[in-house]
Amino acid sequence: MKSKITLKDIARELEVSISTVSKALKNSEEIGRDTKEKIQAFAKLYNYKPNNIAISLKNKRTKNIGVVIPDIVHHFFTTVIRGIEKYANARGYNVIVCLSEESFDKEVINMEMLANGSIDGFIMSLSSETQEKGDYNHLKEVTEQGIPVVLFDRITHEVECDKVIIDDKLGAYQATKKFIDQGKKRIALITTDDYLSVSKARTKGYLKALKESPLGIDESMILKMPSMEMDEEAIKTFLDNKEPDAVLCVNEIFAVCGMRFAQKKGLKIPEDISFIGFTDGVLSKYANPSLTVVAQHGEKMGEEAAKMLIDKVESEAEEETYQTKILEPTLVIRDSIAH
Amino acid sequence: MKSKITLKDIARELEVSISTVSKALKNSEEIGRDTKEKIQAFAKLYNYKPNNIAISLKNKRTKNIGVVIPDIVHHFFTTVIRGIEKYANARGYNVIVCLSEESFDKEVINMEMLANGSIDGFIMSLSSETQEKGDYNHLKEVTEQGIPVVLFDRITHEVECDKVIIDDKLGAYQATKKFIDQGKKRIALITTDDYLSVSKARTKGYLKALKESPLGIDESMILKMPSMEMDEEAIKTFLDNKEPDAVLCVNEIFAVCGMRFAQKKGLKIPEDISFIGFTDGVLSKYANPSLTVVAQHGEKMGEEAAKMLIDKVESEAEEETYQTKILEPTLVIRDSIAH
DNA sequence: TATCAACACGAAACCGTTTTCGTTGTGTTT
DNA sequence: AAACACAACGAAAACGGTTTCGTGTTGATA
Repeated sequence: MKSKITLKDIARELEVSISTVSKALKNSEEIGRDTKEKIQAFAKLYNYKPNNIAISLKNKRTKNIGVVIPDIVHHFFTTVIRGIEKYANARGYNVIVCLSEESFDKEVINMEMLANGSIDGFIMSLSSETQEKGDYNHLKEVTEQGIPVVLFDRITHEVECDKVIIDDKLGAYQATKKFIDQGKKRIALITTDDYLSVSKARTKGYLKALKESPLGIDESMILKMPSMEMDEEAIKTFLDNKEPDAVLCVNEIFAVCGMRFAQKKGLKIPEDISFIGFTDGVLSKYANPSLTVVAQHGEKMGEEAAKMLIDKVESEAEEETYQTKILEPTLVIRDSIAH
Repeated sequence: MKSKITLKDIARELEVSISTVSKALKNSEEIGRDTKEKIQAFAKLYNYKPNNIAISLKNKRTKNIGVVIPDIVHHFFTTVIRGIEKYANARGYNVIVCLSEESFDKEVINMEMLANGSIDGFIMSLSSETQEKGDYNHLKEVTEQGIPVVLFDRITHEVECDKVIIDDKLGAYQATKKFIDQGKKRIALITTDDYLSVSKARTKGYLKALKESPLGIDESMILKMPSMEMDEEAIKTFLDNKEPDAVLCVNEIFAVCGMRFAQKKGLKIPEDISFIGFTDGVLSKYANPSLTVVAQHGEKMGEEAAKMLIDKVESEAEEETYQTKILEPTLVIRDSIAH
């Protein structure tokens, strides 16, 4: 077990000073040709690599970015992480992932853990508990310390920082409009409670499209699921009672469940009843019939967030100017609607 | 923007030495009551938190663990990460995630990035390219430096380190046996090329079960997909030609695709043709019919891996003793087989 | 020959901790 | 009064780098 070689080791071995070694390895003009070559050769031979921690301590940059998300076993978050990781890696950054598991306390603890020097900035999506609670002091504290934060998807406007979201309202609007244009009359919405910023926005888009149409709004056609957990019964009775001919769902799972019940009742998809979900995940792709969805472009979102964050981290200027990037969703047409 | 307060700041402000502050904050007996109280109060007031980087440099422990996996947009890996993260977090560790994207080079680069002080140990699953190539020098170098490594799922026996796998062979054996017991006669296997250690093991289990049965082995009932990418046509023609009455698939996607083609041909699942897949993901759960799978218990695997790693990291002893933990898979019975 | 610039290198501070090993001042013991 | 124990604190080294600012040597210049 040959443990890592340091500048000091090289200096001792070659009988020069530490500073000379340091400079030689950075190819400084200050050091003579012979000495440089000797040192560089030696360093290569012993596979010298500078210690990241020491460098971090010196220039107060870790080249790590902290990602705090509610859950990782969700296709959307997963794609976002991938986008972040790819982009960050290309710029020499590592990604530290922390899971809040939809818990406010865990979110706070995770941020505190990372905020003491471990990372240069945060990318995060709020836990449902945080959004419900409306307490964003942990975010404010961090930004006040000068640590940049980029919020994505589940955001709040109460914190001044960069944000990147998709236009959820527009996505829902377009999907609903699609139904209307196809002549659907009883268009339902299956969503979660309003505390999730995204569900709220999607509901708005749904309502807007209906309001603009001759159909108008029927609040009873909206099913609000109390939690993120699946409650199959609720969906079943809702479909039985309301008999919609088109259903917009705020995620894949609601949609796939809905389709299953519809099929069990003998309804034909998309003729008798059409479905559109959110999130372009595996479920939509391999569902039977395959599910039309509003794609959120998670990977793109991750890239954008990472870009915004790293740009801010690396800009010396302390501009107090923040932007919100709004990505356009796109409708991915599959067999759960007519086409 | 009040930037972080340091020991030095407190010392200056309270006109004591840095060492006194440090000791006072650790409640050292060395420091007098009054002084301690004064310092602790001041620290709390200004929300002092020690700088992680400095501490890492001092005691050569980062409390970070590096996770290098081929892909994150796969349910199995995702659950493993969750298991790792939960366990590691509970023990005060953070998780740095790097994606190799099935590329040997990326795997090497990622490991080098992290091996220079950023982490205390690695948890990883090999990229397909690495397994194909059979080059494990990057792993050996790291272990020789004294950095502990835990391999999971996609492992190699050429590197001496802790490992945690599920008994893939057993899983496939049990699944195949299930088919045999149910009176299936034409049992097919859809797998990937053998370079993936897991596919190899699963194929072995499948073959073993058949060999032990009166049915015997028919190599032509095995479809080897050349890559991880879906090739729907290959599956379709395979099913058309071989007309199996039971299909074991090494992942969810192959199985769901298979089921779809079978249904299109008018076959009834599970009566005419049964399916079993690997990986207990969303796809299996919400497929129609829901898919029976060999569950790999990714989260458990992640926990085990994290436990093994952290135990090793925190044990002073330089025991050169490594263990391989083998988790038992379980068959999750759903509607794609008779029951 | 005295002066000076350029060259090549080293000393030391610094980043923020921890920790060892003094060094005081006080009170107790004989 | 001398010796000593002990409590309370500080100085400084160490972790592994980077960087500023010398400093000694050389050769060229006046």
